[in-house]
Amino acid sequence: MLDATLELAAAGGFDAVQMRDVAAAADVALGTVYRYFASKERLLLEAMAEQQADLRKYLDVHPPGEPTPAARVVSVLRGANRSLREFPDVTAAMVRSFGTAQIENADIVRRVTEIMTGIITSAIHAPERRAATAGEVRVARILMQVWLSSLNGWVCGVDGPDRVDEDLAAAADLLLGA
Amino acid sequence: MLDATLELAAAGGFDAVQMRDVAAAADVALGTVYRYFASKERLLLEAMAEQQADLRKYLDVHPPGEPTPAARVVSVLRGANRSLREFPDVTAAMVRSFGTAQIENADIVRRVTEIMTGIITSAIHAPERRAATAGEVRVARILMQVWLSSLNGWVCGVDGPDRVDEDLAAAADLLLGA
DNA sequence: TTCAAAATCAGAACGTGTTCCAATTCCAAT
DNA sequence: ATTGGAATTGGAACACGTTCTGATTTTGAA
Repeated sequence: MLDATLELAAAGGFDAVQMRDVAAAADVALGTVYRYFASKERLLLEAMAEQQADLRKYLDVHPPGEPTPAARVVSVLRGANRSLREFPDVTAAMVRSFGTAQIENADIVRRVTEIMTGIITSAIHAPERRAATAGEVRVARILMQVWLSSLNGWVCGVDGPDRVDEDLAAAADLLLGA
Repeated sequence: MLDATLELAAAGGFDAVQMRDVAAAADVALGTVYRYFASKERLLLEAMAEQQADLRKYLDVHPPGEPTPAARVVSVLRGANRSLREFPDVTAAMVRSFGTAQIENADIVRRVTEIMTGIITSAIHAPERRAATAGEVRVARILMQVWLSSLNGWVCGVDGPDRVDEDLAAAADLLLGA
């Protein structure tokens, strides 16, 4: 079902992910989709969580090699954004779900933010594999929030996709030293 | 119609703002609502823009008196958050609309972000009334993004309302010096 | 005052997310 | 092999955002 969701989202974004179509593409009944995903929102958020978890796994194997924390963070997030840009409609659908999330999805929203924050803290102190300090977590949280807001600006059409990279580079410079 | 929107939102949040009810409360036909607001999203975003514009006007008359930029920013945003907390459902409805915005609403989304950024830049260099420097605008943009993300976390139920203040205080400290 | 254009109205109608249900199929334990 | 409960199915039905229409009212210029 998650695969079907991604295919539909890649084709036409949030609106193209219609529950009846997801069911048809996954070869199950509509009720079965709702058995596993309480709502369309949840479906997309689960897909987003999976995507972020995949990114984290990849980065565990291929950590950034830059010498400074700021450069590593910028490198990791630029790479992530490059992937997101390849499927703008998928990104838009996910970011939109994220932005509309209700209380009943607080758990996945939290999971996604934790994964994103984890990705950033790892980039900050890679290649050392140690627990993050409180200060690092604070900085990582801010960067994650900038990331999400900036993605929102992109998918809304307020800014171009480059602006996401620029925002993050500026924030990383200010927060982690140039 | 915007008043009716706010009343309904105050009563039950985003879901309670039903277009038929807005029309009824404003004593107009449904088609008339759609004549002035192309969508429910737009309706709520216009209300949000109005609210932020009011805040800006208020702050022009009552600028923060704290001695440092960080303290002024924290003071202004704490005040804003205090208002938002008084009507959590209204805030949730607005933040949610903001998070789902589509391309056709890019103009209002931009307007809202510009107002919010303006509020923050003013707080940074108040009481001097001068143009903001590029660096100040960069910092203000980051703070605005943190603000929006943090509000999103609150209305989603991921964090408590205090977390918004904490996030902003931490970011202001890091970006504007403690 | 007249009259054409714009605005408003009441309400039907459509699409899609979501819910619900009776019937059927699947599966693990006996 | 039997059986009882869980999972799945197909499809109807509902809610609400949105669109559309034809009738009516309001407006503003001649």
